[in-house]
Amino acid sequence: MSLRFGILGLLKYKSMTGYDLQKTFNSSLQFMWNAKTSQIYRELKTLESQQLVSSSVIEQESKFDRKVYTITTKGNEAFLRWLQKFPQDLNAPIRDEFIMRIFFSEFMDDDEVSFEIRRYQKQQEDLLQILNLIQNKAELDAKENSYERSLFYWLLTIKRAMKSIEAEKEWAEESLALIESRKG
Amino acid sequence: MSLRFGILGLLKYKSMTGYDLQKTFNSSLQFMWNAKTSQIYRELKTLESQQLVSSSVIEQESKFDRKVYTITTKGNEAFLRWLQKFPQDLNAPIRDEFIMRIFFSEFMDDDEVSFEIRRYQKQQEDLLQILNLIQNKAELDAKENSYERSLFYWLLTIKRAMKSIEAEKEWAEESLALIESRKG
DNA sequence: AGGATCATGTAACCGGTTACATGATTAC
DNA sequence: GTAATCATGTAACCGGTTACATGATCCT
Repeated sequence: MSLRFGILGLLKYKSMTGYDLQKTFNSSLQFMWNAKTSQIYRELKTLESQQLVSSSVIEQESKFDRKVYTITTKGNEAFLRWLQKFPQDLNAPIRDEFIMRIFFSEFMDDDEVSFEIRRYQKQQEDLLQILNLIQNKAELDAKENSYERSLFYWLLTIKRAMKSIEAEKEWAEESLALIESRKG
Repeated sequence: MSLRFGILGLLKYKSMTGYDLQKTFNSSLQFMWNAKTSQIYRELKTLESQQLVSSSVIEQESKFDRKVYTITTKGNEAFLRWLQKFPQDLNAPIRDEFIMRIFFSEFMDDDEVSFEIRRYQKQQEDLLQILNLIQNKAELDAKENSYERSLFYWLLTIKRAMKSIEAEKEWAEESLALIESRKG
């Protein structure tokens, strides 16, 4: 139910093709929402049928056509109505396969568990690096296009992702130590 | 795809009814996986048709019947096969409506944003309290039923949830301060 | 020449959510 | 008496995933 509003929100900044939308999702909203290409195209079709977005085909010489989506007045209203009504329960539902596997790890060898936790730790470090790049890019982007006001909140969401990844890394480190010390 | 293995894993500890399974989910796996009652009953039916679990109706005098599910040998094998093959990518897909709304908060009044972040902070504190209760209960439970080995990993998963909630709380505190300081 | 990326989709499936339905038992 | 909890489900819908399909353009 929120994907549609993610799309509408991004289109408020700039009109885009489905392809661009997915790219933007992956470089800004990826730490809050995941979306597959197929889902975006389907959602755009629905949004257009409800007149929340409109599309126009842009012809380009030497390149093939692009179908650019623009948010409509009606779409803008729907977006703002959604934004101003936060749900009562603000906690995101969790579905984390990795931690469920850790929960059941008594049925595995400790060494294998350690191996997987180390792998997890590594992946978190990689994510941190990506987040750093995104943060730098966000700051540049905002200065160039004078998005100063939106930058503030964008940086808040990036900081949240970073903090949470730092916590995961710490947990991994401590858990590895605990597993090690339990051996003796 | 992981719900089925969550069910199988829990049934390894104890045979249960669908109702009990949901209760157990809510007091142990709730910070890793969410499941609705209807989904559990549907999944149990599927699991039974594949002979991964079996059911027997227990008649009770003065009470009505209970349909108790037990994991089969085949189910046990399937569970262990799943457990020993961790996916390459260990990151859980994120779908967090709250933080997406924060991302778009430039279109809201700062005071409203602060209000929602405070509400979020409060909800995180409530979760921490619940986690503390769960942790205490887990420790008691494990001692009574000699689950010592599974307790170790259970506590690891609880600690991870706590750490991540602490990080959220910190983020909320810092964000509120930033929003406040930006006013001047 | 060949691989990466741009670009736009469709179809089928599967898993999760919402709403509905029913009724017994227990604790206050 | 009545509200909460125990207990078991069904049906319809919706959103997300996987796999397929196609072809142009850009970079090396």
